Amino acid sequence: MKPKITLKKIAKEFEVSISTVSKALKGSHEISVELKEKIQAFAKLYHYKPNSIAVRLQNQQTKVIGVVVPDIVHHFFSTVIRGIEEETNKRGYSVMICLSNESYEKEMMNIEMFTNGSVDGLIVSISKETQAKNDYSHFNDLLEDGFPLVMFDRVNDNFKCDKVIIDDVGGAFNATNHLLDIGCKNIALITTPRHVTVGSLRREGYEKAHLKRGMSINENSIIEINETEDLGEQISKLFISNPPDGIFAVNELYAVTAMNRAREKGFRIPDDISVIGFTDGPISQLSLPPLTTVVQHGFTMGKQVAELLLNRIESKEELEPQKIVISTNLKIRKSTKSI
Amino acid sequence: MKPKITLKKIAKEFEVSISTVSKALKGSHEISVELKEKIQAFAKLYHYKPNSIAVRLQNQQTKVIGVVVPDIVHHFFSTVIRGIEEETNKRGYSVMICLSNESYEKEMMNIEMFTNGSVDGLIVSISKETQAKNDYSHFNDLLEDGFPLVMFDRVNDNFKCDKVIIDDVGGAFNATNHLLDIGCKNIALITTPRHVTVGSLRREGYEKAHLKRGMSINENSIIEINETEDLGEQISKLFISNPPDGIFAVNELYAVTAMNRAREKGFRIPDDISVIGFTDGPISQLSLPPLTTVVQHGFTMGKQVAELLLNRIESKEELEPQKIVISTNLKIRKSTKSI
DNA sequence: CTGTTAGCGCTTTCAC
DNA sequence: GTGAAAGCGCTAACAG
Repeated sequence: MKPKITLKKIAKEFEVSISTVSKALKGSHEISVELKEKIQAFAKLYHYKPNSIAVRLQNQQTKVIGVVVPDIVHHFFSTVIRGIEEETNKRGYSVMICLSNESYEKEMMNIEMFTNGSVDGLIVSISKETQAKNDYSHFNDLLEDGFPLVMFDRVNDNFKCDKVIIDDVGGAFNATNHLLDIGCKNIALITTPRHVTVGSLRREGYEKAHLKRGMSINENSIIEINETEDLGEQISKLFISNPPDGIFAVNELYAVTAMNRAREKGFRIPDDISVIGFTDGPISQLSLPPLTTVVQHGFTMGKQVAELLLNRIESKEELEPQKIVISTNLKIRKSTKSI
Repeated sequence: MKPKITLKKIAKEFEVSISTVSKALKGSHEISVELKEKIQAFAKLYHYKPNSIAVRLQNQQTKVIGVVVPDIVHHFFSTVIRGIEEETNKRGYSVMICLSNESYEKEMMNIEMFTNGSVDGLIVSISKETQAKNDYSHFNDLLEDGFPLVMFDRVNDNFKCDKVIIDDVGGAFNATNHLLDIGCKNIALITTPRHVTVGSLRREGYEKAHLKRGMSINENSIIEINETEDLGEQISKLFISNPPDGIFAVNELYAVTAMNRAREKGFRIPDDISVIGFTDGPISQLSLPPLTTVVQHGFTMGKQVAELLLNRIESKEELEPQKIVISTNLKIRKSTKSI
């Protein structure tokens, strides 16, 4: 690669000082038109661009924000990131993304790396391993230093930092309620282990909807998916005895797998079993039948997250931490009976 | 946010020089044990971290690589990015991602931004708009300066830079060939407009497979999808007169939509029509029936891309541009008849 | 053992 | 009109 062209080199070329070149390139009126034109032409010819690292060192800000997410091959997260990108770009920032791969170790390293001055602020969604370990010590320094931080979706309530979450309880409540409305008597819940916060929140909504109608929860209708084992087989157990007439699954994958397994067992969707998922991804629309689902508005969420962070970064005073809840809505497709 | 702690401040605190502090924190044996311990304890207490911007300015490298992709809400691209992340992290680099959103303008701005010293090298997959305009002038400066650049998937053959591509022709050939093998006589192709390189390459493979058997191509069996119009309706036209007994679609979405539409028209999959898609995403496995598809190995691709780039960055000499072709394989599921 | 100095590329203030 | 100098935070060669 060719050595980069710098102000210094241009200055030497024209036998003027560095500051003259700097001013000339900025079009300053202090410099003679003639010299300005010559310098600008030369700079263009050699593709001069001010070294952003030097500029950043100068004004002590990077105009970059860091994002640490568990995964990117996941429709919800990539949608949120799109929202973050859009908003940050609009306000003159760039985005640096690191993946934790659901690993505590990688999450810690990513955060460590980001907070050495690489970025002006940080957006994090916590990894599953971190949630399982319940160890958040790697955030302590950030919090003590008042480093601009926004958490989204998978958050920890004990932190005083900005948070943006989906109304998981409400979404699950609405979904379950809808199943109840269309006449389901035995609604199964397919969810994650309890330590995954979104899973337990959605379970809460599911329970609430039952409670509100004075219905009790049948623990046998709830399956917690163990991700290390085969998904289909775990779900199949639902249909062995006392099969449900409604299923609420905490994500698309579980929902569609449940539909497919149910159909294998001879159940018709939605005639015998109505199914609702969470997260409106590509699978929902293309599944057979198209899946009724709780829409999460990831893009909106991303924009909100970015807005919160940038406001904090650019604010003079210390801001009080905020918590924003993004509400969901139920997108009714063909996997649920109509009333 | 609290002001960042610097060597200078620590130096003042202990009334020693900056370099003493620097050495102490590095554990240099030049410094007395006593002083080292005091300084290190102090630094830890105040969360001192060397400012990476200053370090980067110093050694003239950022240890960051930039990635410009059209989209991230797309299983293939996010898989590739995962591969890139994995490989670069392993070698001590971080990744900065920008989205072009399939826009020429944004692509140009992203590249412009990245080449101001923010990153040591660049990975790009070209946007659709750029391909349509066929204007690649925003890469000229990079190429002239010998800036480390690797293109993947959507590449331009006229550039002399490293490239990693999928064997689109071969994959499409195999897919079409398989349909022919199982007895299909009239194979429809659902593809993109010609300017999308991967689309036209896959068409080439489709044609090749026919030619090899001395079969001619029926232009009526080929539909080019116009993305601004309704997908389902465009595909439905296939089934009006002379319906196909095989379909090869250049992506998952087209394939699954075709299956769904075909079924609506009363065709059975795979008994009446066998269908093959391209890209092995989440949809393929969950569709009904599960889709036979050309597997792209995005993760492997990402690793290769990163490897190529890092080798170039770290190499002393000028390397000759390489072109790596990642071969595909056919994953046979239930959407195609068995022989 | 500790300090001085120069320099990375750039901006900005102040002299000339 | 042009240039000199300081400084952003850090490293490293060299001096004491």
